[in-house]
This record gives sequence, structure tokens and C-alpha cells, in this order.
Amino acid sequence: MDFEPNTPIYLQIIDLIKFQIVSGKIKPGEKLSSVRDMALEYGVNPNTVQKALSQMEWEKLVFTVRTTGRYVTEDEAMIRDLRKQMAERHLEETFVLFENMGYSVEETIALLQDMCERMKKNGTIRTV
Amino acid sequence: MDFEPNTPIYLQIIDLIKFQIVSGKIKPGEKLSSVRDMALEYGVNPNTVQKALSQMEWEKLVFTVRTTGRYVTEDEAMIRDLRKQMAERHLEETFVLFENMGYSVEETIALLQDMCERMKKNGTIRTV
Amino acid sequence: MDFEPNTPIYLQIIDLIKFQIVSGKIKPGEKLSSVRDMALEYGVNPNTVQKALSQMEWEKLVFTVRTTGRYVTEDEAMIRDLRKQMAERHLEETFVLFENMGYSVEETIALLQDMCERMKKNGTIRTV
Amino acid sequence: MDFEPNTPIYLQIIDLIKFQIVSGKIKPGEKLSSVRDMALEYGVNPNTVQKALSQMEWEKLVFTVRTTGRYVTEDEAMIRDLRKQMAERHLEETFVLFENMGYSVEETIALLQDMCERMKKNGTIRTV
DNA sequence: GTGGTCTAGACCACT
DNA sequence: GTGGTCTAGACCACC
Repeated sequence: MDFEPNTPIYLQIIDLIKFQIVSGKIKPGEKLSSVRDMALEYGVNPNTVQKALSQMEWEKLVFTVRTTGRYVTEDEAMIRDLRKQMAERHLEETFVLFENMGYSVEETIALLQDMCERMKKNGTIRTV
Repeated sequence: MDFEPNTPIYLQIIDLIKFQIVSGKIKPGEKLSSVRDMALEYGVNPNTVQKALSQMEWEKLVFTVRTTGRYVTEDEAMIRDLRKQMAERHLEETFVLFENMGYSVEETIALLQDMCERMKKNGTIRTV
Repeated sequence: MDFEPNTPIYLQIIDLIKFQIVSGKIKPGEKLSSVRDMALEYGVNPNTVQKALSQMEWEKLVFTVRTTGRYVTEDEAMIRDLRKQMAERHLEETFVLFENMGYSVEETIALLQDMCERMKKNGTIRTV
Repeated sequence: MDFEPNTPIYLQIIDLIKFQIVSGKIKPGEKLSSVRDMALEYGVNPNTVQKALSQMEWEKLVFTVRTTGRYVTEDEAMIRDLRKQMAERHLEETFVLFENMGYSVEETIALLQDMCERMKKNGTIRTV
């Protein structure tokens, strides 16, 4: 596995798991892989995975059943909220990037409207 | 410098330089740092910088004046195009991400309209 | 240091520190000992102290200033709440003990009223 | 078995047996387990159990019938007294704790009244 | 097998 | 010196 240097691995693992949850790859209430398996999969120490999952547990996104494993929350509203929050964070980062590239707010909005129109017409996002 | 593993470093350097150009940090017609200096700055081999600049030269974004150095193109339209192209590529990547997160095209558009409204009201992008 | 077996050490350390905070031995906004010093003081591994403090940080009871140290929250209301919560938890445990000893709710209340009267008269808690 | 370090084990065993007596788990006049069995049960040396029971005998809480075993006193008033004494000792310890946590006598009384009200209303002690 | 805890020891960035 | 992160390896309780 390739993790960006410069950001803690456990935070990157959190993001990976969160993405699997919001994208529905892991369903609400479904069992997660064991700590040891994830550690093997990501090529990190089990403690690092443990730290990531502990934090997600604290965020109530996963819960633990002792001696059997960890499960994704069954609260679908919470998952939808997380998804929206992740999407908005990503959009904001994008817009800040645009700002740094020299786009004014007005230009950014124009760019967006343009993309929206194109998406409505094509019915898809992908251009390739 | 920290480069992502698993993407060639010279491509990442191209992106760094392009960003400096479109953001106006390096102006049209301005002289670039020497290959040697960039190599030191980025902590990479001069050959890697050379490869990056060659490709940008091929794209007509920079041009070489023998014995004096490399310069950014003076064609401002080309720079504007590059900027737009970079912005759109980034947006498309974002939208594909949203699609993978489970958002339909309609939901993505709604999300965007929402952000546009907020930006119009606040006059800024940043939420923090 | 002597920790009860059977309960995780980091939880016991949390209780120790919380007690110092609610009792005013460490004042709001005051700097805590360093992780390494606490580890020496309690005779445990620095990571164990780290884990305890991380959880308290998550509870917003302490905050970290990078490279300088950890500090107790300045929110005195939060500390008062914590104190009340700790006191009530202790009382409830006591009452459950009484229940197990065979006291009915009425008898427990009678016992308490008795103690209250005595305390009002003596103006103190201590009997010795 | 897990005994607290730093308090003699025989005192902790006394408390365990007393608790069984006052809670009615061992009835007045009932035969106690043999020293040997208790030693096995608690995982301690028979001498330690012997010391505990000797002291309880001295307190007239148990009595020995040669060649048959030890029995709990049949004096129910004494058991009720013991129970009350244990409860009060526990309460006093709790109040000293509160004092150390910074509560005045008045605040402690208020806290107690509050708990009494709650217990009267709910008819139970437990909050969970 | 599961998660949970703990230790020892290492390296980093920051000041 | 500070906190933060990470690894390797160990033992525990539970089922």
C-alpha cells in the first residue's frame, strides 16, 4: 500500500474506510475485516489500524462486539450525513484551489454552471 | 519535498510548475529558475527536472533561449486555456469521486447549486 | 504506583487526572506534566499515558499546544459538570451496593436523611 | 482472585465474607465453607483465611463448633448492626471524597436530597 | 479466532 | 525539550 508521507497513516486509513462506507461498499450493519486482516491488507502494524478504528468508534461510525468483530453503524442517516460532509469538504478544497489559481468567485460560479449544464445535457459526469 | 509514490515525479513537477504559471506566480514571458536550482529545490535529480521541462516545451508552454535559459510562454490565451483545462479536469475528478460515493447526477447538481448560493451570499469560498 | 488489575491502567490514569482537575489541584488552563514525566510518576509506559490524555482531549477536558504541552480546559462550567457527574456516579454505585446488601429504597433514603441531619448538626462530614 | 495490593489480603477476605453475611447470601446460623475450600476459592494460603476467620470470631460474628466447622452467628440484630455500620462507613468515605473534590457540606446535602427525590420518583436506584 | 491493552524503543517536527 | 506517530511483539479475556 502507498500512503502519502506527511499525513498520519491512521488518518488515511480512516478516510479509506469511510469511503467504503459512504459508497456502500460496506453496508450499514455489516462486519468489517478484522484488525489483523486490515493490517495485512494495508501493510501496516495492527496497532495503527486499531487506532484508526478506535477513532471511528468514538465518532459512532462503527461499533464493537467483543470477541466477534467490528460493525458499521446501522444508522443510515449518519452515513448520509458523513457522505454529504465529505463531499462538501472536497468541494471546498477544490474551490480554494481555484481561488489560488486566480479564479474569482464569479468565475468559479460560471465554471460550475457550465459543468452543470453539460451534465444535465449528457446525463453523465464523465467526459471520456 | 514530498512526492506521491506511484506517480512519476516528473509529472508531479510539471503540475507544480503549471500551477505556478496559471496562478500568476510566474508571469508570462518570465524566466524560470535553472534546471540545477529546481533540482535542488525539489530534491530530485536534474534529469528529472529536465524531462519535465522538455515536455512543457513540447506543449509550447515554455520556450528556450540558448545560453540564457527557459521562459514562460508570452501567449496569455494559452495560459488561460491551460488554467481552464486544469480546473475542469479537477472538477471532473471530483464529480467522478461523487459518483463513486453514490451520488446521482441530479444530487451532484443540487450539491453544486447549494454551494453556488452559499458562495454568492458570502462572497467567498472559504467556510473557515 | 499500584493500579487495580482488572481495569485498564489508562482508564485509572484518566480517573486520577480527572480527580486532580475537579478537586482544583490542577487549575483551569494550567499546564499538565509532560507525558514522559507522568509515565515516570505512574511507572507506566509513555504510550499508556498518551492514550489516557488522548481520550481526555477528545472529551475536550484538556487541549494540546504542539511542542509545548497539554493544558486543562479553561471552561470552568465543564469542570463543574464533570465533578457533578463523577459525584453522582459514585453515589449511584454506593446505592447499588446498598441494594445488594439488602437495603430497600426506603431504607436507603432513611439512612441518607439520617446522615444529612447529622451533617447539618455537626457542620462536617467526618465522624472521626 | 484479584485483591488490591497495598491492603492486607486477610482484611479484604473479611470484607468479602461480611458482605455475604449482611447481604443474606449466607444466612444466620449457616455453616461456612471450610478454610481449605475458601483458600482454594480465593487462591490464597489457608493461613490467610484462618487469620480472617479468627478475627471475625473475635468479633462474635462467627463461632466454631469443634470438629464440625464454623457457623455464622444466629444473632440477627448483630448482623443488622454490622450492615448498618458497613453502610455508614461507606457513606462517610463517599462524603470525604466529595469534600476532597471541593464540595461543601451544603452542596453535598443538596446532592443527596436530589438523589433521594429521584429515587422516590423512580422507585429504584439504578439509572441505567 | 476476535478485540483490547501494554511495553519498549524508535523517529519526526517543532521551538 | 514537547507531543505525535509507528512498529514489533507480547499477553489477556472471551467464545
